[in-house]
Amino acid sequence: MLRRVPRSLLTGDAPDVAPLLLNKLLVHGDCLGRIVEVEAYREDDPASHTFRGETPRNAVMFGPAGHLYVYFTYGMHYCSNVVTGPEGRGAAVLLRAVDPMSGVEVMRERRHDRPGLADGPAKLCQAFAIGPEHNGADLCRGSGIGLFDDGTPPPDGPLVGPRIGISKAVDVPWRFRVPVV
DNA sequence: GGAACGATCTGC
DNA sequence: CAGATCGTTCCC
Repeated sequence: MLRRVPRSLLTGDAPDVAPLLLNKLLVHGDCLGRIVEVEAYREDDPASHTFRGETPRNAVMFGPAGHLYVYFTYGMHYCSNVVTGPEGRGAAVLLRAVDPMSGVEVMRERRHDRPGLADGPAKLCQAFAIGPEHNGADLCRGSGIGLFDDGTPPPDGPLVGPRIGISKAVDVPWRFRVPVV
């Protein structure tokens, strides 16, 4: 039984919301997977795209919670975030890794049989076919991309550590991961 | 107008 | 461990 993740779960502070997204399900078409690693980014956070204020690129992060913020980086990759917090705040949770559950065959094709289907922020976008056309998509409503709950609670003791691939606020421990069983 | 720099991934 | 590759942002 799948229930949609309610927007109310996402309106809190990004570092608080991030661990709650662990074990939730990301669904796009026939592709479904469990979120196992995330990172929180906040407006007052030097590592966040919103640190220097609102721009056309990061506008979605300042919008209402529960929408998808998709950005392009390194000239070739897309990464996706769940917008959190009250409207106007500029915060989000980066989806870093997903455990594929359905649609594995399509994901393999989209990944061109390379190792690691969705164990990286850009890899999961490729596997789930998430692109710029999904920037701003509502994850709590509609028939496109969505966040769902299958009753599996977030882990009691998530792994917590510093975020990866950033050059500012390197020591802030806002990366959360589902412990390996 | 120009330059620097990525919330990454891959292949060597 | 360095290269790929280009949009965004910032500085002159």
